[in-house]
Amino acid sequence: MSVRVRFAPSPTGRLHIGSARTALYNWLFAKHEKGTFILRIEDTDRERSKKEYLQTILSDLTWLGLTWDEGPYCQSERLSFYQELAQQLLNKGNAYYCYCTPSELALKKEKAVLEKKPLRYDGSCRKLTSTQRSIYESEGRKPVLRLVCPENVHLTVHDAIRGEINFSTEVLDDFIIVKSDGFPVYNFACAADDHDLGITHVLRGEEHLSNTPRQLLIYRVFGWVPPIFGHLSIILDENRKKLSKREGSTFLDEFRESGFLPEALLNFLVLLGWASDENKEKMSLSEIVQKFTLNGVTKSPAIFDFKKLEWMNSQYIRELPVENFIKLAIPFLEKAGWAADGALKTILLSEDKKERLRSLVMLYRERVKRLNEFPVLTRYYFLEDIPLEFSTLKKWADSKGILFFEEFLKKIQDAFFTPEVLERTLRDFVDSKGLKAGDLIHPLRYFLTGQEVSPGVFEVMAVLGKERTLTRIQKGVLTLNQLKNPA
RNA sequence: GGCCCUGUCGUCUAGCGGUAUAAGGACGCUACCCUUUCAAGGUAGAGGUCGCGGGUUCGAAUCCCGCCAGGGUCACCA
Repeated sequence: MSVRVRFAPSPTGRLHIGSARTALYNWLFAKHEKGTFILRIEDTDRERSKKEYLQTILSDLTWLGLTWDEGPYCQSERLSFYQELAQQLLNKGNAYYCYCTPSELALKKEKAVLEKKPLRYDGSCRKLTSTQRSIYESEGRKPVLRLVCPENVHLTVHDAIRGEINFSTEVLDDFIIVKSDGFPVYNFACAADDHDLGITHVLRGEEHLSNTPRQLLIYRVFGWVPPIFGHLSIILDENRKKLSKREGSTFLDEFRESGFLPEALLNFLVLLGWASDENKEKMSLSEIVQKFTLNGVTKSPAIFDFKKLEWMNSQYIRELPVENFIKLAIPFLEKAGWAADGALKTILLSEDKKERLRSLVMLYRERVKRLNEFPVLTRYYFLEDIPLEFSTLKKWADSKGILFFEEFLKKIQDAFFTPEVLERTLRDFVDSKGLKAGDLIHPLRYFLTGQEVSPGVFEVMAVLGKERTLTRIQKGVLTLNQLKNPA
């Protein structure tokens, strides 16, 4: 039988990084087994489900490249299917209407807590007479449907990752399967759909493990064969808590916006709870597909290591062909506001300027861990006006090198602007003056970039071009002189 | 609190009763080299009493039991 797996998010929020990993594992398993990856939308919560969220989830999955072979199936469009099943249970006496209101339930729960009894529904509506029911109906109460929970039944989950896990129905109660608004509850809809869609393997987060006996009960009353389950460990934050909103980036769109590449994110994510046979780490997606098996999936929870993600991302960034890098960087440059006046467009239109941009990219491709760092590091290239701070300039106010800049300027005026020529020129020059290269290089770097760290200055000069290099040096010297002799 | 899951360097992990340095790799960290700063690269290194305590065995991180710790879950949310 061919493998059929599903990813079943609920559109009550943006795509969480943990959900993305669940989607990835399902997708990988499907691809590895040459099976089918199905997308199902669990939108049975009418209050919280939002169309916008569905949109972001779909676009995030697409961005990641985790495309689905079937679906998306929306549970809200399958209401009659669940109703039909509910009716069957009603007819067989496996389910019953319950008229208890939420406040009544809350009261019962309070009492149970006080008496230190387990928090189980007491089953008071199980044996309702028809007259009692019509009284409730006339009061306008909308009933829910509850499943009759059998006494003392042993349920075992055959988990592909954790082995056999045993539960007893003792800990369960007559849980609700249809809400008063007629919508099915998660455990009911999920089991019904998994069966109906012919799902063979359910890979999901560990937080669903304790739901599984309830779903098993559904399979039982219908006489269905349950799928194979596999519960993935939870992703924890640095405090060993389930990764939460507070902990910085947790939603996929945030990773996208801060310049992570989907391939890098996927590669990092798969390592969070899975290792290949050879324990190899950096792998292409197709390589991962080829190696991915459920055997390699880990049971223990994993802490999200942002630093390692950044490292992984830097590995992928440096492999990016220059053209791709430019294409991917454009949105970040625009967002930084440095392409607002169409400057970027002119750069890309002019072959000469584009060539410069390519050189720039080559200088930064292996210095950048996230794409969004690129605009801030290269602002001196895209903007004409580079502010120079007095506090920084002060460092060179009394240095010897500063006295020779005018002369150095003349030297490079006629120089061919390549890194090699520029370096030769500068080194010859400092030798003749008895200076150290650094005496010129350090202030030079600051004049040109407004930063104290940058790629090699000679490369920077070349990429800026003669004109801009000369004016910035002049401006730097001028500003420094103002500092020394305030008017 | 009940039920359930998990427990190997700071982090992700390899390891599935026994071959060569008495636990290997990756990220991170430290030092040095390269060097005009940074990044990259190179070299070296620190970091683990395999949660703890009992067993079983000639032999245990690996099997069994107990304990402890962390996490998950107990909704007309999924």
